[in-house]
Amino acid sequence: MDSAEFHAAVYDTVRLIPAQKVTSYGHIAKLIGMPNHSRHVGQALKFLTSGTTPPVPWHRVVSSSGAISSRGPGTDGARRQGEALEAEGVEVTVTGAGERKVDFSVCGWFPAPGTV
DNA sequence: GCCTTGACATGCG
DNA sequence: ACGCATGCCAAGG
Repeated sequence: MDSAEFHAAVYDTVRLIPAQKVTSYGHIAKLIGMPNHSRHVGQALKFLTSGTTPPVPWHRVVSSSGAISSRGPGTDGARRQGEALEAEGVEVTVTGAGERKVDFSVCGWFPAPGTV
């Protein structure tokens, strides 16, 4: 698979995420046929914020633990993501430190690879 | 062409 | 349950 194809696959998979559902980088990687490329999934996602048409629900993608990645303390990206998820009705668990996490047992979206 | 970086995952202590 | 260490692979310098 080419790098461009990889990006396209990530975009397409993220777009397939239904509303009020969240998935993890690892699962995205599995869905596109690359279980070990979890990191590059996010790497592609950061590109989505640059103005993608149609808009991709990248905020529905979190780490395997259900925690939202930092992406830089200076940026409010993580906070925005948490807010966006809450706005969609996703159960966001806010820890004492203000870190937002999602409950996979409630809003987890994990389709089997190949059925997508 | 080599080295560093990275929105991660998994295993072990 | 939490923190640290290792593995993975591609993109950018």
